[in-house]
Amino acid sequence: MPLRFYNTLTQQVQPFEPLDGPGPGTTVRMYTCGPTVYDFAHIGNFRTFVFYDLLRRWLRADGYKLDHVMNITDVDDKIIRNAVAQGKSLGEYTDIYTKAFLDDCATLRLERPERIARATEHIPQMAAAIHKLEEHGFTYRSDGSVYFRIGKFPEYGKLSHNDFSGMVSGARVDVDEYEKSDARDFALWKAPKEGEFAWDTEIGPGRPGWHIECSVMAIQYLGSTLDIHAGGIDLVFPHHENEIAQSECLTGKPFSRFWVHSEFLLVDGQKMSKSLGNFYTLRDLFGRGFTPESVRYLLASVPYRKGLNFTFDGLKSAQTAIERLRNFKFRLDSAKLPEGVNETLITQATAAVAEFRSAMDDDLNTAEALGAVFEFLRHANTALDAGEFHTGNLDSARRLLALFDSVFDVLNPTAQTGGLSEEEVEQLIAARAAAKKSRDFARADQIRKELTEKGIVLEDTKDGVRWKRKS
RNA sequence: GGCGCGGUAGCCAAGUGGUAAGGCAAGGGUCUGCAAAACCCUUAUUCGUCGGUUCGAUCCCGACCCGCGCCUCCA
Repeated sequence: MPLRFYNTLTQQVQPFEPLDGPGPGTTVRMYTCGPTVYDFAHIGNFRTFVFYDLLRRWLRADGYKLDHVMNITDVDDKIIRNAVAQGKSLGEYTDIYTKAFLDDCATLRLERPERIARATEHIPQMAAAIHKLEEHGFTYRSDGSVYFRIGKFPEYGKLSHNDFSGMVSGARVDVDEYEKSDARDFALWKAPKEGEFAWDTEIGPGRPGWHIECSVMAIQYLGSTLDIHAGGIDLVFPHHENEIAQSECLTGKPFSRFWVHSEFLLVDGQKMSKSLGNFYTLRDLFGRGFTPESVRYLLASVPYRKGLNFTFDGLKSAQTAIERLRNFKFRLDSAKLPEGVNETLITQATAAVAEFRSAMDDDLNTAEALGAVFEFLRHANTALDAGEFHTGNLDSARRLLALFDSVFDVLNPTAQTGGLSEEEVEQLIAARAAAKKSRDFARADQIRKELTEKGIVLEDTKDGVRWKRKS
């Protein structure tokens, strides 16, 4: 079965085929909605960003090349309000959170998109696009602001599968404190209010509405029709619906072939959001001693279209599962194996690789993919215990782990700063080994205790002493 | 009300018209100077409820109950 995704547009899982034809070798044009940098991102946000990362990695595993653009929204009402309140310029304010966001992404091992595009660096292009929409009669003005006239786009609602035809035109909702002639219309360009910051452009002074930046930057860098447009499920309406309206009126072409959306992360069964105040940032979790890998694993292990209920137990369980995988890798690297090959295990490893691939091809079913890995891990551990894992079984076992880690990327521990150096630890371990050999167990236990107190965990294995830093 | 997602063992979770993957936890065992760690084994006659279709349904159909999200800014 080929790679396939659930497409919000068609409400079906369908084979993925880019505009330029199926892979391998085809470049996939992908646009993902990034953060609004008015605060630290929380792990609910990162659920979606981890999803983008899985999408990237798996497209590449299937032989595709990538041209991936992600935006950073660095201008909106909240940003302006907060920047003014803190007496900072827009740039000074957003730089802080932009940098924090990019740092967090790196910590979570999220691959960097080919291009990260900031809204404020594309203001003239947005103005030009709005101007073009005005020329073609898709807009109207009100007090210097420009609105998109939804009535001009009959397909409006096709993504969110809402039927707007019954809505009464002219009903007024004054949510944005701007005058609209139809509740469904949305702002392309907002005129500055008294004393507000504004850009001077060919369509007059003001600032862009939220939706236009994505359309403009996506089309500028990726062309009129994207292969994949991704985002959190809450963006389906109105954000992505509006993007479609603007973009398709601008180019006359379908804006994206696939629309993929990640479900929410919940806390205590409720959406994690800043307005509810029930959110955690990565910094919060690291402060409680959790590792970046365990956060990454937890967010990746539940398939993206299923709501994920965040708990600390879940995080702990992720950490333990990672440890088990690392232990297995350690055994492969250190165990003394008999020569030869165990054909049964070769078959099992090959099957596990195939299962992993087919699970991921099936709309990124990470839970099923993990099942294949752990099942093989159990077979292999049993064989290792019985001395039936041979040197000839190493390659296939490592191939499976490599495939797993090319997606999950959790096997290598994040380097920790502080504490004993590796050399110091090795010296103490050697001293303990010597004490044990001369049956001075009191001394050996003393050294072990010292190490434990300094956060070093020792494991006596058949193949020598292994140590790791306690997380 | 409209649109959408989900209800599978203590928790997380996959899945198929033919009789329930996997992870964590728990219990048992192996190993070990002791310990820790590691590894192995065991754990759902049952898949929200009630009907229907079928030789047979957790998986198909209908009704209902419950949880969550979007419909206004939001990953």
